[in-house]
Amino acid sequence: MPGTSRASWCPEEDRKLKAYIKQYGIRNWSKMPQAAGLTRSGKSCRLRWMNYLRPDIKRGNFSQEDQETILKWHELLGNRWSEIAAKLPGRTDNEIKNYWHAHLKKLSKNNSSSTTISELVGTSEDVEANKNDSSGNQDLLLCDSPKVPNMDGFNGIQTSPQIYMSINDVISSSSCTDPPVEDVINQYMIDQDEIIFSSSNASEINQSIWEQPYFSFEDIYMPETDPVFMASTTAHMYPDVCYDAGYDFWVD
DNA sequence: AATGTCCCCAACCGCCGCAGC
DNA sequence: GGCTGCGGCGGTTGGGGACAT
Repeated sequence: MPGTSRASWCPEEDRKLKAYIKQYGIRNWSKMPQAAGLTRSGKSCRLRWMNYLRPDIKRGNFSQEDQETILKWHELLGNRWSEIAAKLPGRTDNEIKNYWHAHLKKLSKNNSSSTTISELVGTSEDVEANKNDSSGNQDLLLCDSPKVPNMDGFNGIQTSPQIYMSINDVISSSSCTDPPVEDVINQYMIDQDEIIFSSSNASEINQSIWEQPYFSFEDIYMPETDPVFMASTTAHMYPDVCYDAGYDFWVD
């Protein structure tokens, strides 16, 4: 039944959603599916965008630092995943929630002792050793992410074949000129249709970006007027990303 | 090779807060 | 103040891959 399918999103649906958001921006999730030619609910479209298609999503495994951050903030905040996600740039609340239930919940239970979080999480060498543990105890595989096996030291950022382009190429036509951004970001790494960051210290870059003051999306990107939305409502865009009219890589 | 079980993750559901009328 | 619609959040679950038998 349209709008209620639990089936996974197919590449064509992703393409339609990305193309629509690229062209018109985000204004009204409930009307977007029809306008974009999708048979999903508005909530489903929003979730797909927020948790998967957003260009600043950091995919891949969690570093030891990430795990310690999650454990620390969960101890302070409880199951307020969105607030915990705010402490981990590029991570979604859904991803953190899943990771918590899959990997960290048991650690948290054990954390009632005087053992430090670092000791519970273990060193990277411990994790590697655990990967090779023939006992098959997957509870020990804290950093394992079999779907992204080649991390090449990028601390959780995918490193499959990429096209490199200068950050200036991406934001040159925008008014996103806050100096710290350009000072810190060396270049984007574009992996097919998603954009990720590259640097000798990727986490530092992401942190820097997310610490930038919010700026109006309309300052840097002027989506076309979608006939479905005749009313000139204020574009409600994701504020942390420098959008650019030349984001052709959003679309296959 | 076939089958069963476990586990992870993407997706959905229900609730709540907020804004507009 | 009440109603309605929307977006956001946390809890839950179905699908499918990995692994064991």
